[in-house]
This record gives sequence, C-alpha cells and structure tokens, in this order.
Amino acid sequence: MKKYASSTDVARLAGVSQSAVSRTYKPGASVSEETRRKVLEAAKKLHYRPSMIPRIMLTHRSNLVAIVIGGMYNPFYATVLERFTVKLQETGHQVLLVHVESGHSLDAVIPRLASYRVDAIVSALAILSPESADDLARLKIPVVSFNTPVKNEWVSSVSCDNAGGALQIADLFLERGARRFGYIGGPSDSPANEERLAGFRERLTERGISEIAVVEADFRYEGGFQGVVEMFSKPNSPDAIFCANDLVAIGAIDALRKKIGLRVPDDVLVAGFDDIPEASWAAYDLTTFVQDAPRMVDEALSILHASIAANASVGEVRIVIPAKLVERGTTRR
Amino acid sequence: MKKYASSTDVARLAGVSQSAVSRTYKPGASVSEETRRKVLEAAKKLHYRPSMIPRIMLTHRSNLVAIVIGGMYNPFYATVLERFTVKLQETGHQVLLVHVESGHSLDAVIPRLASYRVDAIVSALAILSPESADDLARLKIPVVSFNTPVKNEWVSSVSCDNAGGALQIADLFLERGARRFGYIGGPSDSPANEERLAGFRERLTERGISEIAVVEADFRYEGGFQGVVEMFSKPNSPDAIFCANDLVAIGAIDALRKKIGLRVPDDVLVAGFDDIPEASWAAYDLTTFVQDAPRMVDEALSILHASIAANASVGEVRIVIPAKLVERGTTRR
DNA sequence: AATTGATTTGACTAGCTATGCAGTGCCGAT
DNA sequence: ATCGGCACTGCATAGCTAGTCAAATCAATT
Repeated sequence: MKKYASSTDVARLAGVSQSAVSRTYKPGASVSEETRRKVLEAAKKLHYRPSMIPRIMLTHRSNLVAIVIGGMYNPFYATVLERFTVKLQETGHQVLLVHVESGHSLDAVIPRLASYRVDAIVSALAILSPESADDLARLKIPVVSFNTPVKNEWVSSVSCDNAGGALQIADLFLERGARRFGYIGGPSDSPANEERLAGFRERLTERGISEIAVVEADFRYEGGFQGVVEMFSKPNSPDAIFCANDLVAIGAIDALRKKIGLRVPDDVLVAGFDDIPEASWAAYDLTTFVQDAPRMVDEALSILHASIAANASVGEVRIVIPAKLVERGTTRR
Repeated sequence: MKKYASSTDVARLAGVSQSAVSRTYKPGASVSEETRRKVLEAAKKLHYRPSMIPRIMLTHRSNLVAIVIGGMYNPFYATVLERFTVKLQETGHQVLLVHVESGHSLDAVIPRLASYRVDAIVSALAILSPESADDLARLKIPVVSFNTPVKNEWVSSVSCDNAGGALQIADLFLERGARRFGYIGGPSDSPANEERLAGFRERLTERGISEIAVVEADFRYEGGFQGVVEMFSKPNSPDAIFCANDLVAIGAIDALRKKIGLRVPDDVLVAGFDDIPEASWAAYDLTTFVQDAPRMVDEALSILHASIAANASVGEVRIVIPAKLVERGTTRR
C-alpha cells in the first residue's frame, strides 16, 4: 500500500546509510563511486526519486513559483504564461497556476500560496491592493507585477511603455489625415488601459484636439464590437479609432465592416495594442504595438531569480520596456 | 530571519498545546470555543497559516493536480486550462502547470511530478507512451488523458467523437453540392487528427469518392495558410476543405481569399473543429464543431475526483463526448 | 457525594530528507 | 612508527503538522 520508496528503503537495499542515499542525489557531495553505484542500482530497482516535500521543510525552498492570472482568453496572456512556464522549468522551478477573477485582488489567494511555501509570485492582475502587498512583504515572498506598474516598495513590476505607444498612435493617425478620434478601452480600473488613453489624449490635446469619443468596454472582442456600435450610433463619428488591445480592435474592425458597413482603413483607421497572433491574420492585418512579451518575461524572471537568490525582494524595481509600432493595413491608405 | 510562524509558536503564545492549534484548523475537531478563540487570536498576531508541506508528508495528499499541456497557442487549450484551473481551485486543489513540447511524451516530467507528490495528472498531450503509463501506474498516480483516447488500463481518457464529427462534415459538404474534397490536417502522430481524417474519408468513400487531397500541416494558422497554398498549386483543386481545427481553417480561409483569390463559401466550402472564439468572429463566421469543452473538463474532473478519493485510478474509463455541428457562413450558399 | 459518560487536552510520534558532526580507514610524510 | 590530512561514512537531529492515545476535566445523573 506504500506508494513511494523512501531514501531509507533504498539505503537498506543498497546496504548503506540513508545519508549516503541523500548525498548521491546532491551534486558535489562527498560519495565514493562505489557507494553511488550501489545506491543508484537500488534506487532503480525501487523506482526511487527523492521527495521534494521534506526537502522543502528543511531548506525552505520549494522551487515553486506561483503565476496569478486573471484570464487566458487574451492570447497575449496565454503566450506570456507559456513562456514563463517553459523558462521556469528550464531553471528547475515549477509553476503553480492560480486563477483570480480579473478585477479582483490577490488578497484571497495569498494564504494558499504561502501555505505551499512558494518561492515567488508573478502577478498579471490589474489590481494589487496595498494590503496584499503588505502581506507579501511580511511573508517575504518576492512579487513581480506583470504589465501593471505598482507603487509599493516590496513589489517589483515589469510593464511596457503604454503612454509612449499611445503617443505614437496619435501621431500616426494625425499623419494619415484623421480628423475625428475615438478610443475604445478596457475597464477604467486597469492601469494599462488608463495609461494608453492618457497618452492618446495628451498628444491629441497638444495638437488642439480635445474632442475624443471614448467608450469604456472590456478587453474582449465583443467589447470592441459593441463599442463601435455604440460609438457610431452618435453623430460625428470618428475616422480613427485606437483600441485598448488587439482583441478589442479586431472586434471593432468586424463591427465597422459587417455591421456599420464602413471600410477599414479607407473610411476608418484602426489600431490596437499587444500584437497577438490574430493581429497579423490576413483578414485583419492590424496596425498595433508589439509588446515585447519575451523580453518582458525575461526581465521579470531575472528579477525573480535575483529575489529568490537574495531570499528577499530586490525591492522597488520598475522596468518599462519600450513598445514598437508595427504599421499594417488598417492605417494605410 | 524566520519567515513563517509555526503551530508551536502559536501554541506557545496562546498558552495551549500544539495539538490544540492543529485541531483549531481541522473542521469538526474537538476543541472548546475558549481554546479556539485563544488560538485564533494568537494566530492572527503571528499571521499564522498552517503549512501544507508537513501535512503532505503525513496525509500523502498534496492537493496538487498537474496539468500537462503542449501549447497554449490554440485558444481551445487556453480555455480548457482556464476552466480546469478555476474548477480545481473551487474544490481546494492547486494546479501545477507543466509544459511539454508538443510531440513529446510525459516521460521526462513524471519524476518531477512524483517528487511533488501530485494527487493526479491531466495530460493534454497527444502522445502518452506505454512506458509513461506504466510508471504512473506503479506510482499509483491517476491520469486523465484529455482529448487523446489512450489504450492503457491505468489511464482514463475524455475525448470527443472526432470520427462522428468528421462524418457529419462530409455529409454537409455533399449536401451543399461539393465535388472535390480536401483535408488539411495536423501532424499524423496526433490521434485526434487521424480520427478526424479517417471519419471524413470513410463517409466520402461510402459515397464513391476515393480521391481526397490531403495536406499534412501543423495545428496552427500558418499551417492552414500554407496548406491551401500547397493544395491549390496542383490541378483539380478542391471545392470543399475540412480542416483539423479552427486555427487551421482560419488560415485556410485567409489564404483562399487573400492569396488564391477565391471566395468562401461561394467557390470553396470550409469547415473546422473546436469552435474557438475566433471561429465566430464576423470576418470568418466559420462552420465548425463545438467540442463541448466545459463538459469535457467536468467529466475529466469527476474521474479525477473519484480516483483521488479511491486513492487509485478508477481504471480504464473512456468517455467520448459527442460533438455538435454549428453551421455558419463558410458552408452556406 | 459518587459514578458515569462525554468532552477536551497534551504528550508523543510518524512522515522523509538534508546536514552538522564525529568517526573510520587510508595515504603519504615526517 | 607516528602523525596530519583526506575522502568517505553513519549517527543523530531539525523541520512542522496530523493524528493516536491516555489523561484530565467537565456535566449530568443517581
């Protein structure tokens, strides 16, 4: 009825001490070739593998990294999650995947993560309450907030230059001769969304344009679709729309073409943000920003590894990756 | 330097025994209100939460379920992963996310999962070698193979009626008056792919059509796109194409429209499989099969829970969920 | 007041690995 | 022959919780 062989079982079969077994599996430990051979032989017979569980108790390292995410419907996050997972596995870590309804905070899951003694947390949630941050600081669990700049001395963050990207989009629209501007955004409690809108608005204001049609939607295709329907039910509808992300932009394009009966880009320019795979599909050929996801992930990981090594947060690291405009068909005339 | 308070620390502060602390956190245990109060008070002061780690050692239950997945680029799997995660969290389990290059087997990761004492494994990999299955049976780790029927008495599987779905697509194509048929598929080592092709071919053969243009691609957009390019570089090109999944079908549609210059559905009918969100986007409006993902996940979970409860595999459960055809614009004339 | 039964409590131990420490045997050097 | 140094080995213990068991307390009954 016993499922797993223990190091003691192996030691008994190999005729050595339990310590010898333990040392066989620790690189660089002091074991003779002869002993190692006997141990490995016995281990093979018993299908033995050292258990992580007591090791965690002793070393206070679980090699677990929690990734907290609000939704995978957006391919951008699916991609990011995949890269995190692959990279973490390469360095001998395991990923504890945690789903928190987007719009909610980490609060409720922190005790659970703490009870598994995770080494670190990556949060891709838009919201991180000060209470959560304090809890994590108290437990000394390093945290990297992904895609959401955070103001807290314990939590690091890696995000991209949302405002800068939005400025460039505004410039591009102006250059292409657009006159009336629209923004279809995500929920207003998303910092990324707010930064994108702010940047867009700022540049347009500089150029003397104060009138912007803004629709608050979600970050989904349906949001973009409905957003356009709403926007075009009013007079003076825009001839250039910046969308909070690519899913929204794609929904907007479909609504413009199939519902409103306008042409993109001939009648209306559209741009998005993220550069998900769908953006380059031939039917859309969407102008957008490349969030350099691989680089963002790598930066986040290097912060994590430094924090784990230091056995603490490296504290207050704020990395902002520049976004790169990719002009495609939806803004070309 | 100590990160976490232990139950002993709490006991000392509360002036009770360690057992009392443990019992306070076990529902239904015999503790007086008075003691419980003292314990909770002390626990709050020390920010104490019981650690899962020693608990795992004692109870041989980790409440960890590993989900092994080959790629999240396909929104179908991203959706499935999300539902698994949400549902497992509801029942107090945690998800250990493991990425294995698609086309590879579980083999390499089993020791790692075993060392974390996972309660069960969900595998969404196309391949599960007999060796892996034996290893898992030996360690008595229940496994559910998702979307890949498996022949092994330890491993259960939940998949959908691929062949049945393919039959219906063939019928639909015939009904719509198609004459020349094409199939753009995934890699031939994918059982799901093989079943879909076999079902398609079987029905067409019954109707006296033996000639089918088959292109082997991957399961991605690019595969569908290139597949069409290749298929239409030969004479006698098809007027109805069944694709191994929706991503492939969408790639195929874009290639037909933008590269080959044909109309869908007027010149060529197209159907896919999965019913990912993208399939119902207005630009594609793709006829496809609804794999009832929520139900598949729920069936998989109920097998898992039964297995975990029985502390063994429930053995040789094969559930096949019927797929439902959704006819949309790409097969309507 | 004594007895019974139920409830609550604390001491103790299992579970498995990593590691500090002390010890063994062996080598070459003195 | 003795010694220091070296490579290796085993003993014993820490790490933290859940559960067993026996002891202790309490409430209720006679």
